[in-house]
Amino acid sequence: MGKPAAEAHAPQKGAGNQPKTARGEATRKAILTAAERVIGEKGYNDASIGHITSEAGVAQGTFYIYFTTKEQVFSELVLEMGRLVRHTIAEATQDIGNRLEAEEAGLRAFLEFVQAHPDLYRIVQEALFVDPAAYEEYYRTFADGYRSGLVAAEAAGQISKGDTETRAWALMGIARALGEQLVVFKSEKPISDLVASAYDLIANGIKP
Amino acid sequence: MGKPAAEAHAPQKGAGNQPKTARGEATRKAILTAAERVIGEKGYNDASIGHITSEAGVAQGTFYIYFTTKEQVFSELVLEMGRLVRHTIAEATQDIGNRLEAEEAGLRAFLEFVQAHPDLYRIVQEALFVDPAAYEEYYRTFADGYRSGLVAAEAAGQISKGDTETRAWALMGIARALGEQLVVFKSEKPISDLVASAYDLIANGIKP
DNA sequence: CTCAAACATGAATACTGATTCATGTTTCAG
DNA sequence: CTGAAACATGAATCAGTATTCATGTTTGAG
Repeated sequence: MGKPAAEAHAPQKGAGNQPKTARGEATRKAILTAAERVIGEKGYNDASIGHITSEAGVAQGTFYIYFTTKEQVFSELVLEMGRLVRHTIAEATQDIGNRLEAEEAGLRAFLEFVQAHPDLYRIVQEALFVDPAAYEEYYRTFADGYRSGLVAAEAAGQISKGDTETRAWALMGIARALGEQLVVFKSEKPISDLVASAYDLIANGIKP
Repeated sequence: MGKPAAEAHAPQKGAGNQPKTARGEATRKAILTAAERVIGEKGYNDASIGHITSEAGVAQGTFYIYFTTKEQVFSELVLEMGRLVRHTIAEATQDIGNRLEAEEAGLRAFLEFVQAHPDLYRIVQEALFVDPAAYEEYYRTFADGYRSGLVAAEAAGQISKGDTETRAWALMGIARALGEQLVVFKSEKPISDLVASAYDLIANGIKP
């Protein structure tokens, strides 16, 4: 689909015009960063192009040199966020052989990430309305990775047998809820406490 | 213009003008119902007053007889949703003495409700951006009820001891994630399967 | 019946904000 | 150096749409 035969040097994925000089590179990144801050804070609809460009320190028209649409920056941010989160968690759990421990470390890494990037968290949430496809991809990709981890752990006898797909979604739901605690409800509870309590629940359940 | 010393009989909570005849009552409800459908489907911003009123079969101006603002209908829907969900779950778990069983029944009731009202589900999600206060109240109220249930169960020895607050949020997170499965990701998996898997996780954890 | 209050209408208002464009300025390959 | 491609500008366009209002119509208490 898309891209007729026009573009000799096919540009990046869904990106607008890609910059071709160092200056352009810098400007594009400035706009993207500003968009993250502004959209994260005000939400998609109240974040005007004017707000974004003024935050980025460029003129309004400059926006359209690098992005074709307001929606497009948004999508790009969601994608970026997905890559970043997955990378962060993968990194944090890489060397852990035991799934339960990995679960704990992954949750901690996720919560720390969320606390460090509250804007990105809200952006992903809003994607459900602004760019449903990006939202779906975000969660599906995440869930797929999660599930395959559980399948392996199940085979290795590191966790009990169960419906890995539903488990994956449920565990993601826990992480998300605790992340929301932190960012949206501004809980004072330290991350380590949240992780400890959640880990106990995940590992042992609540049956007496 | 304006209302001089008019309002002798203070109107309802945050509501716009309350109807005073049967006809008005019906019209107001028609608009509210239409708003639920339209906003649920198109999202807050793409749902125009024109869309809503035409779906309700009334003129555009009629909207402002019963609501002062577009945002106000939205808030009302979120509040309504909250009451409805809590009521539904309370009803479903009323006669269950054992907390674990109640957990299972409550989750099932929630998922069935969500499946029956997919629009309302999306509306609550969007409230995070459109009406953060309503969003917070929705989840806080829910969480408070949840937590006090867990506290009682803990005291009665029906569940193991643990951090009830974090548990409450985590369990809500599970319910929410599975609800999203149903409504957003259109999972084919029957509710009873979801409930069974989630229950097993909640009760026993995943430790082998 | 009757008329004031309720209710309903839909065209007009008012404003916001995304996107475009004609016009400069900067960069860098040759 | 130099000129064409990149980059930047910000005022103007253009469309959508929330809200208001002047004008009817309906209802129900008395």
